[in-house]
Amino acid sequence: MEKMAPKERVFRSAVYLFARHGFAGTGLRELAARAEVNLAMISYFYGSKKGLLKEILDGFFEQYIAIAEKELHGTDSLHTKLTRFISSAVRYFESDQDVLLVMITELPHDDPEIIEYKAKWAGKMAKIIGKEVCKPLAEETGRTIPASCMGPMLTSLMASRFLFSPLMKRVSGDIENSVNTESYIEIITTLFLQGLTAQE
Amino acid sequence: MEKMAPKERVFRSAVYLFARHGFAGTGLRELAARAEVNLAMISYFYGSKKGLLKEILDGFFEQYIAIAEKELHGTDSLHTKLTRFISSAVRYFESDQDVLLVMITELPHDDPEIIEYKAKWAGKMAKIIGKEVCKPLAEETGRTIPASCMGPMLTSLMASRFLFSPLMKRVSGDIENSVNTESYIEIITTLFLQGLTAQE
DNA sequence: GTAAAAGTTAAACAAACGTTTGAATTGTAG
DNA sequence: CTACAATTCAAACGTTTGTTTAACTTTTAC
Repeated sequence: MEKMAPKERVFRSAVYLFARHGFAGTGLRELAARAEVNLAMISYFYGSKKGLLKEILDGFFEQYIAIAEKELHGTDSLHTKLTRFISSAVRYFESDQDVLLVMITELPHDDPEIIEYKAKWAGKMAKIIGKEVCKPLAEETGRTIPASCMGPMLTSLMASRFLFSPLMKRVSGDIENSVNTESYIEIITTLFLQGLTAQE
Repeated sequence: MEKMAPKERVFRSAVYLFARHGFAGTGLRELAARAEVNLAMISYFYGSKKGLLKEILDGFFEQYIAIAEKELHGTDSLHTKLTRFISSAVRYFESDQDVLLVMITELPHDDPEIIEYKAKWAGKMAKIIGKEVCKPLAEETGRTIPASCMGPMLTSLMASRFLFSPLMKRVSGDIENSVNTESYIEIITTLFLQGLTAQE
C-alpha cells in the first residue's frame, strides 16, 4: 500500500471499506485514515464521495462488459461461448470480490445521481445477453427467455459465492477450502447449460 | 397506512426506505416523517436503529427458514421437494421484495452487532439445505456439493429477479410484463433441477 | 532560476446524524 | 374520579457528516 500513488490508495481503500460497511456507512475521515491521505484529497481527486462510487462502479461494469463481449461474441456454439464466459466472469469476480460486493449492495438503491449510471451499463449488458445468449437459445431450443431475466440470473448465480462468502466464512470455517474456484465454475456451468437446454 | 398502528408504520416505512436508500443511508428523521410518527417513537419502539434492522432481518429469515423446513422436509422425491420449495420461496420473495432487498444489501456488511445475527440464521439454513438437498443429491447422482455453496446458489438465483428489478424497470420498461412470476418460477425450477441432476 | 501547476495541509463550515430527556397527553383499571 | 401505565411530543444533546477554503509545499516546465 505504501508504494501506491495517493489517488490509488484512496480508490482501493474505498473499495475495501464500501464492501464492508456500505457506501453510506463509510465516513470520509475513516477512508482518509486508511488511505493515509489528507481528508481534502478525496474531494481533490474524485470531486465528491459519489464521484468516487461512480468510478468504482464504472470500473466494474467496464470490465464485466468487456468480458461478456469478448467471450460471447463469435461463431462458436452457444455451449462453448457460455462456458468461456462463465469461467472468465467468475474469475474476474474472484479477483475483484470487494468491487463486486459494492456493485451488488448498491444495485437496488435509487440515488438519482447514481441510478442513471447503473441503468446505462445494465442496458448495455442486456443488449449483449439478448443478442448472444437469448436469441441463439430460442433458435436452438424454442425457449424464449428475455435478457432482462437471463442477465440477472446469470450474474446472480456467478456472484452467489462471493455475496455470501463473508457470512459463510463465519458459519462453517473457510469456504475456500470446501469448494475451490475451479469446482465452483464447473458446478454453475453445468447447472446453467444443462438447465437451459433441457426440455421438460 | 393511516389505519396501521404506529409501531407497524415505523416498521413498514423502514423496510421501504432501507430497501431504497440502504440502512446507513436512511436517516431516522426521514423515517419518522414517512411513518408519520415522532422521532423519539423509533427508539421507544425498537430501542435503536440497529434494533429495527435486526427485527427486519429476523422476520425475513424466520419466514424463509419456515418455508424451507416445510417444503423440503418429508419423504417425497428431491425433485418434488425442490419444486415446491422454489415455488414457495419465490412467491414469498415477491410478496416481500423490499425486505428481501434489505437482507441482500446488508448481507456482506460486517457490523459486529449485526453479523452474529446473520451468521446464526445462515447456519440454520445451511443445515437444512445440507440435510434435505445436498445429501439426497449426493446419493442420487454422486455429486457432492456442500451446503455452503448450494444455499447461496439457490437463494441468489431465486432472488435475482428482485435484486435487479429496480434497475431493469428503468432500462426496458416494466419487467413484470416481460416475464411473470409463474414463468420465472418455471424457468429457475427446470434450470436448477435439470442442471443439478445432469451428468456430464 | 523562476513561474506556473500540481499536490498537500489544517481548519472551519453548516447540516444531519442517532439518541436522550422530561414534560404532556392518552388510555386503562379500580 | 383517581391513579397508574403507556404513549406521544418538542427540544436539545454531543458527534459525525461531506464539503470548502486558503495557505503551504512540492513538482514540473521553460
